[in-house]
Amino acid sequence: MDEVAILAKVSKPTVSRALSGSPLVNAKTRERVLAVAREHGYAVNRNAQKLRHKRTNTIAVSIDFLSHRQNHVSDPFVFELLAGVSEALGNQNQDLLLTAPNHNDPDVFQQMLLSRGVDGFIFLGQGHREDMLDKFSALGAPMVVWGAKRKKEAYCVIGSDNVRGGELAGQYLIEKGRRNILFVGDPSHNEIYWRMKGLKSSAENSGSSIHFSEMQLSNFSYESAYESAISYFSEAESLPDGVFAYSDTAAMAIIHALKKLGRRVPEDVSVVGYNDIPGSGFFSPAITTIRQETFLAGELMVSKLMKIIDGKKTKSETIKTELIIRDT
Amino acid sequence: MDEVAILAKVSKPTVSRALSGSPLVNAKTRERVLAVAREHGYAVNRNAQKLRHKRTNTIAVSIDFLSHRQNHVSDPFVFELLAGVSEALGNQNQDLLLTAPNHNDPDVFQQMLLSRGVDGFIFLGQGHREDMLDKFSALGAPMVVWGAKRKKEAYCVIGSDNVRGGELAGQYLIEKGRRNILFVGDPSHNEIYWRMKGLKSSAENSGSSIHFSEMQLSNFSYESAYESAISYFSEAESLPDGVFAYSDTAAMAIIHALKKLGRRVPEDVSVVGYNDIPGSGFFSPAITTIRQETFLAGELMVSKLMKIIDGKKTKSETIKTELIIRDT
DNA sequence: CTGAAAGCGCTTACAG
DNA sequence: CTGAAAGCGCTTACAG
Repeated sequence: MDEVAILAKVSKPTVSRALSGSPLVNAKTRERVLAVAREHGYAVNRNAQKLRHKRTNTIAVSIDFLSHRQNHVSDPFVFELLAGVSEALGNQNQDLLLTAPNHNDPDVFQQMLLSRGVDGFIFLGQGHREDMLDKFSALGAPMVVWGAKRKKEAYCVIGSDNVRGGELAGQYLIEKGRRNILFVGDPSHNEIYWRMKGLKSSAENSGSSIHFSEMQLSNFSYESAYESAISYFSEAESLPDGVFAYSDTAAMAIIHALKKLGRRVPEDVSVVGYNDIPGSGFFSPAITTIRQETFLAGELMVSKLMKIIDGKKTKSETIKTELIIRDT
Repeated sequence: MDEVAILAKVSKPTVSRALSGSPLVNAKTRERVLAVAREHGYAVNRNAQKLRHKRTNTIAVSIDFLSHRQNHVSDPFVFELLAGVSEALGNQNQDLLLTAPNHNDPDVFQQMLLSRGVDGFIFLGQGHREDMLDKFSALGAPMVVWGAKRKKEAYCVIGSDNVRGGELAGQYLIEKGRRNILFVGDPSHNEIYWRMKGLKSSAENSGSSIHFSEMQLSNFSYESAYESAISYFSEAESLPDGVFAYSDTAAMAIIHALKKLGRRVPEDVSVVGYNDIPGSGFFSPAITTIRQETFLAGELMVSKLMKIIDGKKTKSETIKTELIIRDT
């Protein structure tokens, strides 16, 4: 910057002002400074800037890798979410710091904040990190979480309208005449719990008598869902005629397992998934599912976080959810 | 830091040394300093540190979103790669800065380097960015690229052994008695070009007379592959009895399209994919594919990049490739 | 082993 | 509209 100042025959503060677009600088002076800077390939040192400013314009994004097997993220949904967040942060001129998969205790995150590495946090997926997130938010960290609302609203949560999603799935299955309905997923995940709740409530409101059962899943991978399904169905007294799976990936695994056991989808069993991941529509049979606006989600999370960092109040919000009817 | 120095009754430099684990500090002094620091929740300001140091310990990672439709990354493979890189960088205490999907010209990247925002770059996927990457590497930026080697080795490339992968696929198809072989993919992508080359060379070396054809694909999504396949097969004179698809996602789409047209897989047509993404094994039919060690890839890319940043020489390297035989 | 001094590259009152 | 001065929070020779 010194060099630019000398070449443009102005002082350092003027260069700084010209570069930052301050109105406190003569138009001609500005032009001269910018020309010199461009010519000499000068770029403001971001670290010096961050040191002086209170803000770093960097947001840490943490993905819930732990709910996936061996850090292999099988479900493309979280990736879509990440792409949305990445784009939204880019538009806001914020840097995205992706935290390492093995970082998962509040101290590590607090360290990032204290060392002024980042301004705030976006957590993609509550998973089984709820305690950690509670603790961390208690420290006053600016944060937004993708997931489901908690009883007491400790932090800002953006998520799918899981209850409504569950209801839509339930209504669809019941309309198809299904009366022996299986829910597939791990209800100890908050989001998944509410999807199941929605499913149940649609059954209760239907006026029909619905037999309801539940298949627990230990993680988010295709493999795990398939294995669990095979062993669950082998031991079950009767096979379901309707299935609502917490994700499209799981729905694919279930359909595969059902086929293996000689059940036809959708003739014998109707299946509804969740997320409408790319590929759901081209699976065979094409999967009926619940869609949510992922890119909108990214934008919403980022704008909420910006408000929180600026000290403004915001509320948790839910993303609209929609039934996509296909073959299953 | 001043506060810690006063409380620990030492000078600032001593605090700095104690915190950074310098041997130039008495064990007792160090302990006292660390205790005070811990007690007061003190964390070194990373930005000040970066300003003083030449290194930022931050690596920018750029994903080739442009080859995917509407920024929707359908192929989970690149996500696996990202997870691997993320873990490897975490182990090396490097921060991962994920660049926004719309950043795709050399100037933006150079700006990141000049402004001392990052030490180096990892590009996940060459895609159609080869010109950009050439230009950027010509500027002397430390970088590693996931992809395929170029004619002249401008930058360090880590990638699957695509030729070998293609050969393995070809040998498998030929052993299955297939003689009318279709390659699916966009050979203007370097990686995919070499897979096709490998396929062809296995055909030439087989001694049998193989009819070879090619189906172009415009992007990496499942949807696009399916649509292209339907229209390609409708216009083709004869349907192939063997298919090698550049990815498992594409293989799934092709299988679906073949089924739609009344062809049975694997009875009528054998299909080989690439990447062994989670789910390939549970697709129905389970997909025969080429596997590469993704997590090893992340580690390798990171270690190479570190060497380059440290001014050491490195060479491009190829990741071992293996045929996974399943149902197709 | 420890500390006083200088400086990394910016920006922000302050004064004009 | 512009510049001289101070300082953000560190670390690194330098001297002892």
